[in-house]
Amino acid sequence: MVRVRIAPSPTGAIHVGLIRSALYNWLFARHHQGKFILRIEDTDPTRSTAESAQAILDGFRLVGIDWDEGPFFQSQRFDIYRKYAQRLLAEKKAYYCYCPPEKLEIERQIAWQQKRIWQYDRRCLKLSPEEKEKLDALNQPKAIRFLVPFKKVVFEDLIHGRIEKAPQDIEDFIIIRADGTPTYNFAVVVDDALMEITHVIRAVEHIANTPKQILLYEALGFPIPKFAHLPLILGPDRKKLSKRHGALSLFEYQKAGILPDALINFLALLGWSPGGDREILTREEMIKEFSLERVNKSNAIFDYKKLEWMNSEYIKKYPTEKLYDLILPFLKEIGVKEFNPEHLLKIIELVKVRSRTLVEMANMAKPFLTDEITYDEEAVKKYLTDSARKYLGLLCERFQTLTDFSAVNLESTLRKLADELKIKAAELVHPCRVALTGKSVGPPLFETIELIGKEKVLARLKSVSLMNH
RNA sequence: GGCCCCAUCGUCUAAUGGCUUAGGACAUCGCUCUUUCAAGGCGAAAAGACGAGUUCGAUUCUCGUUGGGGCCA
Repeated sequence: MVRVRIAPSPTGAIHVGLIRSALYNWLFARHHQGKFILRIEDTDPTRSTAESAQAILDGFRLVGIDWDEGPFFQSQRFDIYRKYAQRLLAEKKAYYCYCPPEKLEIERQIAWQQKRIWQYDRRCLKLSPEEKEKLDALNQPKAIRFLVPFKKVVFEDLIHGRIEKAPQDIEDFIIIRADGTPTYNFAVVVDDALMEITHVIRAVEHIANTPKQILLYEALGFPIPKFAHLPLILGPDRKKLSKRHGALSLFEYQKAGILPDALINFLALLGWSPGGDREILTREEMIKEFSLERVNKSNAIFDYKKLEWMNSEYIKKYPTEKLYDLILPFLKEIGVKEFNPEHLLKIIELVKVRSRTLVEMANMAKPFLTDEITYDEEAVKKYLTDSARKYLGLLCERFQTLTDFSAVNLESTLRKLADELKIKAAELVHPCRVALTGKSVGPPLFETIELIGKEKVLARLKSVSLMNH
């Protein structure tokens, strides 16, 4: 039985890297009919917040990643870590270290500057019982350090293949800090073992920690899971994706009008591919096709343009009724308060094919729903010339006489006027669009006019034709 | 500083020891449809970091260099 997990730290916004890791674990679990476990790694009380933990749960729900067990909180499991640390202490596989971390850090810095190798020299292991008693009497803070056995560590990474670590490259590392909190490497091993995780699928930055963890599994007598290390997601500057790159939290994508389905599809393909030319995949297809063997080794740059394209594909594919529900918050955001549901459905139908995001869609729908038009300066300059405004005045008069305000009728009326004025239809069409929507681009004009409605159309044409430069 | 990981078009990627003029997608550019367009259709340009070796043959296997990334309470 496959058991995998995602173990985020609740220390800030939900990074797309986290979503991607969660997604791959989830796909792997679903593919193998295994269990997907959620564990919150909140061992650092100064940086972890309950809000952030809640945001992670909400975020996973938003993108449709569901978990079978948990959430478990590491902060509630400190006793468990201490118990296992005590066991290692009792078995002489670990020892107390009284060295102040700041002091060791300085030593390390100096060694680096002098280009010397620095490793902890086990000075506290050599302490006599009397010396320890003395330090304890002084209430000297003490951490617990793992006594690293001198042996080569080898493991078979499911993505990277065989990885080896020479014994001299692993120093005795801390497992419990002086304040009693466990370090990442220790807590993760105890938890993964106790939760019977079979496959540890996580970002490649943990590959260097894995040999240490394997040593801990062995020291604790736990079975060793399989490991798979995922490539990183980088920003456009090839640096690890971070806050500097602008939008990166899940909720920012949500605000930008990116659909969760599109984000998931995009992220699935960032580091994995089903083979062949397929790009748009349903979750069922992803689950069916997913395998760690097909995950890439190399880091991938996050391409927002491609995400937008994929989003537009999903918008086109979505039924209009579904988009109706999705666009409401975005309309509210830009001040559209009331509308007729039937009317809005028609507008969405017209506008969805050219919307890359829900934000774009809402903005494109706005001129249909309110009288608040934001005129694009360049479009006005280019199309609303003196002569064009004169023509629009004439067009307004013609439209006024129409009883059947339908696209077909509007088109023939406009063309007829163009003929009479001996100008190209385009010379009316472009100015008309700008007058009605404020933009030079948009859906087909005559449908647009019809859906904006006679009253609004006449008012806008009139006001533009009377406008002074 | 030590150790580890990675390397195909600008970006995401596919296939492969010869079948390959290295395939697709995004972005870019051109043409086309259209009243316009960020939509549709057609098309163009665009890649295996570098240097050795193994081999009849290497983008594919090995080593090195370079570059990038990561870890070290």
